[in-house]
Amino acid sequence: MALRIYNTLTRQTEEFVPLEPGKVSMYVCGPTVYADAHIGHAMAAIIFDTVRRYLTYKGYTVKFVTNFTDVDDKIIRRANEQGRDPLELANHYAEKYFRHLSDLNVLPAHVYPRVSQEMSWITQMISGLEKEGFAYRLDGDVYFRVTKDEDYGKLSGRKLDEALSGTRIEEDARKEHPGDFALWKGAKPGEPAWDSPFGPGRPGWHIECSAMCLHHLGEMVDIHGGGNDLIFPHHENEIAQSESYTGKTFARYWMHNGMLQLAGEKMSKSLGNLITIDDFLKEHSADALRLLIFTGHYRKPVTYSPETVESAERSLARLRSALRPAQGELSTGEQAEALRLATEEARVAFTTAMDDDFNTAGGIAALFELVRAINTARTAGVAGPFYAAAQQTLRELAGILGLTLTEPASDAASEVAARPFIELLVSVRRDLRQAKQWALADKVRDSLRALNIVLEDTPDGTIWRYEAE
RNA sequence: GGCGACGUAGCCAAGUGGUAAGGCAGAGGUCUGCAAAACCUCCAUCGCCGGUUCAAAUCCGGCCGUCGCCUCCA
Repeated sequence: MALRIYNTLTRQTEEFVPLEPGKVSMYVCGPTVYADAHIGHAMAAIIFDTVRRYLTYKGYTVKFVTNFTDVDDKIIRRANEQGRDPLELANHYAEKYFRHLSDLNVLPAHVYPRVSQEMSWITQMISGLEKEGFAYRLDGDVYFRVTKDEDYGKLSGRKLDEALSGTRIEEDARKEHPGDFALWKGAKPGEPAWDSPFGPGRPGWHIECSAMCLHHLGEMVDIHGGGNDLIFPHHENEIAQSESYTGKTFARYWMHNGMLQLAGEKMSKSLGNLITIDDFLKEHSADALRLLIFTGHYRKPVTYSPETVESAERSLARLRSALRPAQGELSTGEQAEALRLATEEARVAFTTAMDDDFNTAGGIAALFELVRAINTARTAGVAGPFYAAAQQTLRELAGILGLTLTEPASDAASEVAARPFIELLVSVRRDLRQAKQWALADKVRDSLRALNIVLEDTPDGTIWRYEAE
């Protein structure tokens, strides 16, 4: 079954054919590191992580590159406000972001280039563009000449003359065309600067990704991704620079994720309506965020609210329910056969959905069908290889979505310390139940429930877990 | 003003021509000492109007509404 991907460039869903059979190069625009990352950043990271995981599942060897923007106006401003060195500040938040990625179960990229370490590639590219007439100097700056690029606007669907009217761009009369954008910004006092053939300064925003892509993945990449708020101007300008420089198609498939919506609005730094990754992970698991995101489609906005998060948490508990140990001893027979079939069907349904432009919602539906089949089989006493295989398939497919399906870690020191006492109470309650002291037994259970500890009596004894109300 | 997306049950959400996946919540039931969990059953005609078609949530037109980009942004 062939994978199909929606390509922003052509505005259609196309069969995925990589440049080189069996290999995929992927570049995803990373964050500007000047503040704590929020769950919108997490969403982008999670989505492209799963794109990468699914491509790997399909048998491709994926090279995945994502950058940090560590030279930028906002970083410089923030650093000046705090009396810090801009690169030190950027490094601080980049390191923090690495921890977030790990917490969110995002697989590490093969390369994490940073602007500050790619200067020679950037200046080399600007020089090349200037030589071919795609760039011009202006008072220490260098600008890209959009009128020289005949298909400028092809990604975002804008035309140069239309782009002029009604925009909020502050027109810089010095520029040849209002759409011209900075490739290099001449140094100003108090700003970090690097030497270049155009004088001291720093790169414009867009050139970095073009240069890093070129450096680490070559002149053409299979997939270039990012949030849909980057389509214009960032990705449009990347295309302009890269294709003017190399004369080749920059990226074959442009993928853009939708925005996380908080109270009906895009979550963003400038709106100030953000929930940081730290904040989220204090209350919820990474699995919950992933499930919340993948319940919808990656290109559409995702509704984030206390209700949708809670719904995701409960759905997760249901997925985990299928991973409980077998209870019987039936390894063959009608029930075991039914489970074997359901396992096969779940895999087919999952991959069919994912092949259709990463229809994760459909994939998750397949997971729930498998959960039901496993739980039914367990109740019927099925055990053995088919039971294990069904659970393993569930783990594997959920793993493509980056779901761990592990119980929320309760590694807080206080909770760890409480364990022996909880075990003791559970043990005492078992004795009470054997003595049919129901009132007392129920009092223990209810009291523990009030402390966020849930008890369940099963045929194999009582199990307990932490579960916030 | 320009470009674009979306509007499916109480909530989230898939489906893009043949009479509506899945999850959460809710109702009833099985199981249980009682619960919990699990399992079974029930719960929508798809924003509004008009058109095309044997047949539309799915195509076309209009309207209403929400959102994104056009400025830094995942």
